[in-house]
Amino acid sequence: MVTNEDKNNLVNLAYVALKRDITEGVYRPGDKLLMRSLKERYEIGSGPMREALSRLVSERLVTAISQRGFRVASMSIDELTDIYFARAHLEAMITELAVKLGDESWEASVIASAHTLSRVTQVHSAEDMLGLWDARHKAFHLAIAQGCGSPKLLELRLTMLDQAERYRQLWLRHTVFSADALEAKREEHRHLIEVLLSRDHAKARDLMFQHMTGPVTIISEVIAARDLAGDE
Amino acid sequence: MVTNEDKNNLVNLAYVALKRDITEGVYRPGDKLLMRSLKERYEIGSGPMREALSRLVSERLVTAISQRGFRVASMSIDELTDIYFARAHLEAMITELAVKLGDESWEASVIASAHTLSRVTQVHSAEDMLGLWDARHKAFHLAIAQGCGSPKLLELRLTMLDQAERYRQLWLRHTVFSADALEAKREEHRHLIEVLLSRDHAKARDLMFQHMTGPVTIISEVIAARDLAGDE
DNA sequence: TTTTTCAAAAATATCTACATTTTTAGGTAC
DNA sequence: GTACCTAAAAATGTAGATATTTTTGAAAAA
Repeated sequence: MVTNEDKNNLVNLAYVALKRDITEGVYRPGDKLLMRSLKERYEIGSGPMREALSRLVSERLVTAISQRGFRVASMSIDELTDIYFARAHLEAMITELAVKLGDESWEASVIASAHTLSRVTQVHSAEDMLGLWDARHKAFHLAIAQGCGSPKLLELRLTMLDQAERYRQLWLRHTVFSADALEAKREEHRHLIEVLLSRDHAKARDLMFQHMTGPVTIISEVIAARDLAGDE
Repeated sequence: MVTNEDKNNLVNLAYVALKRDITEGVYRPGDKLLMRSLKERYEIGSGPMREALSRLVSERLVTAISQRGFRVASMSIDELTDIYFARAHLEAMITELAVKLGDESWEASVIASAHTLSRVTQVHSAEDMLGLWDARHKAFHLAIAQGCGSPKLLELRLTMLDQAERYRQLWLRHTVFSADALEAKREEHRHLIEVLLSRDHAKARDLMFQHMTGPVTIISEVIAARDLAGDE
């Protein structure tokens, strides 16, 4: 049987669609999410719609105030800084564990995903290229993290990745569409792999921390320029 | 105005009540959560009830399978080990940051909450004593963690604490009701504070890691003895 | 006899339509 | 401008309709 284990219900469809709409900016930070228009857009009743919203609340992408409905969570430089601080420390810790505990097959999968990432070229349209690079970049970092061997740590890592997603999108365009920035990332990745394979866990930890905090400056500038930081 | 900001709706009441029922063992690991009986017990319709369940799913206390309803999440030695492994590493990392970044008021609040904890005595009933010690013990560790200064890291910490809660309950009775175990914990806490105040972050980190992994052995034994680990 | 198959019935989960409650907006008097 | 009342809009909740899964029991096969 190849059918999906579960998740074939309207709630999940609405959840996925709304999540994408929020991270892609169809709904912007601070926007009111009116039940009437959500019902129409996602073709679903209020009950299931509330359930989908409720999930996004627990992922911090939506905020809820009792009797006053739902809003897209605001964005701010403060939150950006905190998310990336937490994420960098977490990822650095996981990397240290991976270097200490990862076996040969871990090394192999890191190298394989790095190779796959390096082969993303301009053959596709710009937008496709962006999506492909993003997916493979995520896969590369996941491969590294999986060396830690702890499902719960990987889960925590994913919740932080989700929360960073809207900020990451701002950085992504800035990086992928700049030949210089892209080459700089390539070099960082090469260096990272070298240190990982050398099994120097302290150095790997520090390097990953740096790698993760790098984007903060760029993202701050974009937020300031576009005035995405909501004034509530 | 001192009224609650929000959360005065049926969904939240059912959520809180069911969460307590699960962590207190009214519903046991693996139990089917029948919509009909939940509706009756919490006096609520299926829509809101689903929403409450959905929140518990995102906290990993309940599992959902599409079209087949909800169950209390199972417990296992494997999960225990992983949760405590992840939690210990996270808490150790946060402690290291707290020692590096915490200011004088942080030191003061750590000492204050340690004092409050040390004054829990047998004047109350055994069950009250358990609850009081648990609350103050949690407050003590929270005071330490808050020194890290990152709301997101504290949030991650809380999600792990929630996931550990059912396992912690097993350890709690074992510890609070044993004079020896309680005295050992007191000694660990004294030592911990000493190291925190000495600002030796590496030592503080290691000590916190140890402090967090200690309970695993005891809890494993209790699970094995009571056969709480579901055979799925 | 025991096991397997299968269809109907029962139980359960999911969703919609509508009723109720609360908040927001608009207008009027002070 | 502020306070207050009323009408409209919106959120929340219930009851019941629909769809899916599980159980039951009888017939067929081993």
